[in-house]
Amino acid sequence: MENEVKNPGFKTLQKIQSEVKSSNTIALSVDCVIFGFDENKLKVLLIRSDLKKYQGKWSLLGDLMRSEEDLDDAAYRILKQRTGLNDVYLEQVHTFGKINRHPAGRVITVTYCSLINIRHHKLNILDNELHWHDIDNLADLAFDHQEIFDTCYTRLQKRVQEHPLGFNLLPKKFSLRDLQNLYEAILGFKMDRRNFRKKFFTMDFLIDLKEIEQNVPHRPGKLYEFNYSKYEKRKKKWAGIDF
Amino acid sequence: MENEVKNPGFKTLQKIQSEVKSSNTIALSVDCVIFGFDENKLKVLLIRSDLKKYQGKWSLLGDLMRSEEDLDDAAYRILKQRTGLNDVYLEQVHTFGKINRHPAGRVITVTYCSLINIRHHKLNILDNELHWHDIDNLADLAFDHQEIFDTCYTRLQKRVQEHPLGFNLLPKKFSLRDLQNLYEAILGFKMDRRNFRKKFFTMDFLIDLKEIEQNVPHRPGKLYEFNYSKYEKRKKKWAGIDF
DNA sequence: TAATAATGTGTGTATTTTACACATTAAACG
DNA sequence: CGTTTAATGTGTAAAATACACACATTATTA
Repeated sequence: MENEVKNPGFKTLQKIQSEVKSSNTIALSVDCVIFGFDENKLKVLLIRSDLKKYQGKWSLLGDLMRSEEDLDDAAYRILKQRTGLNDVYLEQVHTFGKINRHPAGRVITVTYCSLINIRHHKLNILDNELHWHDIDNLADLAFDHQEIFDTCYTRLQKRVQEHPLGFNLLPKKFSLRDLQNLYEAILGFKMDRRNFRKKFFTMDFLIDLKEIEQNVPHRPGKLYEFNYSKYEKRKKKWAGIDF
Repeated sequence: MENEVKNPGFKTLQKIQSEVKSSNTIALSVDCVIFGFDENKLKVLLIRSDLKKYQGKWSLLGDLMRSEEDLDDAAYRILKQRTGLNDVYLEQVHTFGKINRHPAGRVITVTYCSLINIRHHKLNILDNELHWHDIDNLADLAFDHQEIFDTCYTRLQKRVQEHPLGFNLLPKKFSLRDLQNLYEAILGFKMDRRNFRKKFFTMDFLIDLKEIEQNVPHRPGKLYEFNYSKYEKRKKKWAGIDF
């Protein structure tokens, strides 16, 4: 199989089938939904399905787990194998386990998601198998990957409203317009510019750099930096996941 | 094994070990964290561990999954087998997969949780193996079950603040004091009585029954009923899980 | 130098949250 | 039978937050 040669770490359909059907057990996989932000658009990283039956379809980044690794470690390994990404925080979202969800046999998949700045991370792209898709323009995905995507996207939108994430997603220096574009892309609706600014100023996580944008075709905006130390202190008050 | 005889559906330690270690695969289990409310206290349903090594310790309700059932179905089956409960809504919470989390071998567990009124459900108690424990008084649990419990408890507290659940937990007719006791037991802190009432009245899910409590050693409170139809209509606005 | 298209700032209103005080009712008790 | 007790039931004001909206400012560009 061509994939086998190029990506020796990956399991092919045959491998999955033999592994799954030989015993009466259940195979476990991990799928990663990597959201990316670039040019004011929210995207998701997909890979061309290596299963013949799903030729031409796109899939999430996934592979079978190994029995000698922690579940979370498996997620990071698989992401790294598939994309070269290794400095990305992954959050577990949900486990999908319908009987016939995978054509190769009984495979239950634990899904993780993340959100990164596309330009900050170098992908290890093999033969254009990897591609950033606009999230509002997803062609049909393989298996139940649309459902998985939807679940992760909903989770992402919720997280964004609870935590002021989204700072690693912008360049170090950013304008408030940049920040608002980010939030609007993720949440999918427009917000009032004035109230948006007020909200973030009162949160007090922004450092005014006393600089302005360069080379914009209009009045340049002020540039800000994220105040990580203040955020870290405040964070403890928000119980739970820190994305 | 005595458990084998009494509960033929359950897997014993030996079974798990043989199943897990024979192949190089990973076994999958489901654990259920069933919260119960009774006498104004929040409790959790535990079972005596059937593993010798963990003798005397208490465990969550769990068992191995079967390969011919949906993941969600497995959760309901296992809950039913262990407790007799079959009309309980289960919500998936998290999947735990550290390598050494289970003494019998490589077992990854998908956890579900629920919240029920203890008096509304009849448990199928075998030899006192099942027991409702006060949540603030948990002795040491087997394996990583304390961590699992903590995760589910945090999730429950979050859900309670987002959705007006907790109505199936009270008798059909209840006083506002009953309702507040429920919320305080789950959230773990006291609330202002007047503001609590205001909050629920403006939510508009309560039907004033024009009745009062009987046999209370003080001024009786009014009794209310939950307005399910209004709740159902409103519910659509709250995306997601309905517990 | 005027038109354009952004940014930057402020104000008022409505809504929600929080804090807090007093009258009312039934039971318990002398 | 009246008084005490310990709850319930109700209202009001301040504070914080969300929402709607208007105008001056600054580079660009035409």
